[in-house]
Amino acid sequence: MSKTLLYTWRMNEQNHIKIFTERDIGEQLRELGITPTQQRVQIAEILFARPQHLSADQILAVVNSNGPIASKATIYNTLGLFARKGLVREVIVDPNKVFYDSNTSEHHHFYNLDTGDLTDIVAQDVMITSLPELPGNTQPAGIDIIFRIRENDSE
Amino acid sequence: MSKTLLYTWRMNEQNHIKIFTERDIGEQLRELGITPTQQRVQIAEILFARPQHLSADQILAVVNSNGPIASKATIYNTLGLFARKGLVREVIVDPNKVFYDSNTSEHHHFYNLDTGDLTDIVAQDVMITSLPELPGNTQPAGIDIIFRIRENDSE
DNA sequence: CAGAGTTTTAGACAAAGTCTATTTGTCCAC
DNA sequence: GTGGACAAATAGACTTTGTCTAAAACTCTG
Repeated sequence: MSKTLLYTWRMNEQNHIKIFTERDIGEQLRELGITPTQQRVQIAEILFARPQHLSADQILAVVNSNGPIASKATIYNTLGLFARKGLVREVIVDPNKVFYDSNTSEHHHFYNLDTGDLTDIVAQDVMITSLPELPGNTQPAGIDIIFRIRENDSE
Repeated sequence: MSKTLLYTWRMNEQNHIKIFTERDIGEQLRELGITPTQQRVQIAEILFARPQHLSADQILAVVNSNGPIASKATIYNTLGLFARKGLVREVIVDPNKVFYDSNTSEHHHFYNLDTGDLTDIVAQDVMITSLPELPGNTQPAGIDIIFRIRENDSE
């Protein structure tokens, strides 16, 4: 089974983004077993334009900015589907909304508590050298590392 | 009003809990600049009975299990206050509710996606040997490391 | 191009959390 | 103790994020 993504990015040491692969969205969706409807392609186009963190709300607004294309239910259905298929990663940092990260390569996040900004940290910048033992009868499903930060008080 | 105690814990290398300090709740709250009202003391008693992760909802249910003592608004106000004062730690792992962790010593979490269970990992079991540079004009406010796990499929 | 299965839709619904105006409680001076 | 100023609690309306439902619209295959 093909596991290639619509776009795959990589960040270099300067934290710059490199486009790694680029292919037809509809074709790619189909390879993942996702019927490429108009709504799904549009949502994918928005998400995969660049590596970014968007909430369902923001995607809904963008996708319908030039006339109604997708309903709220479709946005949620599609994001859930993309997440299950590994196209996007759900980032849970804000107590009242989920962000969908179009960068699925291994990385972590800064979350600015004052501004709400979510920014990437390349995985290489965080070295975990010791891992805890998993509770009995469980398997790993992912690690989230969130560095919560605040604006400096000016002095 | 009963003289109940506020506990502080520490975990050793075997992941065992040690009671660290034990003092009158009202007195302790007052030292933190928190007026010890009946509601706040009751909520503190529930939270600090042992190290645990409770949602606002659960606390509301427990606190009012023997007659109405605190309203929903008070629960949220109090938990927010306790969090700002450093008495509890907000744990954001579940997209639709915040957990309040009565263990504020440095540690991380397993989050079982299948059962919703949240369990502690002693800080010593996770060694971070490389830290990213903070974005300009920000200061650290905490690190959350969440190991998402799943139940093994029986085979 | 017909029929079956999928997807989308509007809008009702649910749950977590916030807000507001009013009442109640706390604390300090006397 | 009592009065009064301020702090905290309350019920319930409200907001926001997300889910559900039943009907309509699509997509695909033969």
